[in-house]
Amino acid sequence: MTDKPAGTARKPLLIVITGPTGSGKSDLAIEVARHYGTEIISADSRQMYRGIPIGTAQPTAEQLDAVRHHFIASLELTDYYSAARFEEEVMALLPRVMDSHGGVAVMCGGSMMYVDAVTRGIDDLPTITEDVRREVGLIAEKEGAEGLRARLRMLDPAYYETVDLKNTKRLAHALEIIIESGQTYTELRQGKRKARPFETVTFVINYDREELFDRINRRVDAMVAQGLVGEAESVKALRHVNALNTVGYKEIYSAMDGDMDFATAIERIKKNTRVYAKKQLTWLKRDREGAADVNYLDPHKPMLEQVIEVVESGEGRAEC
RNA sequence: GGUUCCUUGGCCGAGUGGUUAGGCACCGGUCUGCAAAACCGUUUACAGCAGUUCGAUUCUGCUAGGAACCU
Repeated sequence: MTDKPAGTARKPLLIVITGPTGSGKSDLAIEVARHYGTEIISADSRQMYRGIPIGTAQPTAEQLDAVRHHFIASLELTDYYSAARFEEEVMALLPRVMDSHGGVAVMCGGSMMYVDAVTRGIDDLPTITEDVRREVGLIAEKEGAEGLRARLRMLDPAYYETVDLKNTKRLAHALEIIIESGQTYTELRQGKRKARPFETVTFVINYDREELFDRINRRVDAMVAQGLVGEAESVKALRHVNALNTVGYKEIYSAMDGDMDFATAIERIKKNTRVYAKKQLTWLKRDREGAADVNYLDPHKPMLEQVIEVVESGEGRAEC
């Protein structure tokens, strides 16, 4: 461990490593975790699942051996999961990890909503029961977005004004919450930052877009060489579960259905991965505007050193 | 050599004598419970030249490139 500013009893520290897909987060997180002698909390909504290590670029067996990772391959493909559940589980786990590892933990991942759920917290909303889920699902199925909109306009006009009226998923979710709780979504959705018993430093690996896209293309080729197609095939029976509504799998299934040839599917995977990276960049860009606690790393210089420098300086942190 | 057909924006792909096809990508954005999800905004055209016409991407001719068939 390293020195701490004398006399200042600082809160524990969560070092967050994020960035777009293919930027090398996992490798850096391992270096950082080793340096501080701690463990890694993965914030990746797809690496949590068992059975799809290649397509989700899970850490290798050696990497998992080198540093303890949490939330990797811990779920079945059929399991339901969410950012809220992640927040809950991480918050339960983190104090233990920090206590036993010098007050430091590393979180690594590109699922931005999961990262935010931990660093900022999300509102406590009621858990939706099967019945309500089915009820709303039925409305969506029978009446489409139209039916969801009509109800939402009556039950929560304020939210109705702000939602994407074409986004059926969000409409349905709002309606579920209203029916479940008997309150409006507007009331429940406070959007308040939660207090955390630790500080946060966030690092974003910052490649030029062109270079990033090139890395992504090459990584997809590497996945294919490692047996992505076979992996997809091995879980094909579950192709309709959400965990497999994922770049890399849906394209291969299309090819297996005969909708396109495999070469096209691979190109499609590259394209969709680039699109995914773009969305992550958009999210990060927005965060940059409001946050002084986001530090950009130059991938062409030793990144571990950049991280250490910021961490040791005690600057660039978010007081939660 | 002859006959017929084709040529639309980065790609796919409709269509019309005078209003914007559309899809995908690119670029930009939304995001508080499935988020590698779902959704939104915007840009790039009618192969070239010459005619007909008030007006041509749409009609005519020529040129270029491509396809099929014939000798």
